Amino acid sequence: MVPKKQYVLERQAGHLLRRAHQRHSYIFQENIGDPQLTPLQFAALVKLRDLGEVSQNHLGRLTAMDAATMQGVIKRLAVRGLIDRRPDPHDRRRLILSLNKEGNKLIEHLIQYGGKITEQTLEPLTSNEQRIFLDLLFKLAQLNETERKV
Amino acid sequence: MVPKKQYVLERQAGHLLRRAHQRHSYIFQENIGDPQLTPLQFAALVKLRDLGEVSQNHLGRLTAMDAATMQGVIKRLAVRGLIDRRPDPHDRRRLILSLNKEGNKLIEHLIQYGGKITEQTLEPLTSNEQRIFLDLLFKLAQLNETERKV
DNA sequence: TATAGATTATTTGTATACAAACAAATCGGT
DNA sequence: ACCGATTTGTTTGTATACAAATAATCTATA
Repeated sequence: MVPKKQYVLERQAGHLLRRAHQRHSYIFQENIGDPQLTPLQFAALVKLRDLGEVSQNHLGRLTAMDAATMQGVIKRLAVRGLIDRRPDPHDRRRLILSLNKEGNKLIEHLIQYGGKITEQTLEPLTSNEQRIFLDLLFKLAQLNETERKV
Repeated sequence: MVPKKQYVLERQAGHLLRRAHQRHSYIFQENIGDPQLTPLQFAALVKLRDLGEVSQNHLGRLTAMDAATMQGVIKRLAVRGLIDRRPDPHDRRRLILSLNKEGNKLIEHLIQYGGKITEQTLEPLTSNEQRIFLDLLFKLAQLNETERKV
């Protein structure tokens, strides 16, 4: 007798990636300490803190957001008064983004929770498993040109 | 000299999970063979194929979708004429879902690509690494009650 | 240098994701 | 049998995600 069910949803990489990401989002929301701040907004603030000034599209590539998504994320950060936007004098297509005083203060305060969120996300694994997992996950997060023409 | 940048976005579990999931979504879309069908719609069809008849909420739990998301996914599958919806005579709150002839034909045809999508998603890893990765990812996809009160 | 092609930012439209609030129905304990 | 608590499905509102189209600008090259 041949069982019909060879494709088990609960064992598929995509389904598990989605659920693990859901769990992480929940942990993020519970621990970031600012109910308004989302993971993407946090990522954008972190990168701006690292780099000082970046164009909107460039920041999008660094944080893995497409232009349309970036549009919304940046708009909300600007409305909240956390970042400044000014046109690039050398390239009038570009919008140069940077943290203002408020944004800088906020991210300096919240960045401590970032590490804790990663810790708690990986908590079900031993420290050795965590190292292995991040290693393998890192490989799966890279998109090569053969499969994605960008 | 103490470097300021201890929190590296590219090493955080959440960021990598998000990017790996993005890459998977792209692979899904390129290989599922039906440009209209999304990963969630596919997951719902697979589960209905496995189980025959399920209530909407129950299917949501099986596929890790909350009630509001499920609402939209099921509506679109019904509009496309792939599933039937009928009230449960024993519990008038419930909506019983099932594949109709169209939906059954479609999923029987497309399910072969599901396995290929998982294969291609994991392709950057050796088969041994794939086994380890799925194992660890499975652990991270489980949400326990202490962190999520559901 | 003229212009075809590429890049940047924006807008629109569809599809998740999920919190919150709601009505209808069911369940559990007294 | 009653009634408070729970469950199911729906709706609304905000925030990703991304394709596709567009306007403005810049780049490369013939």
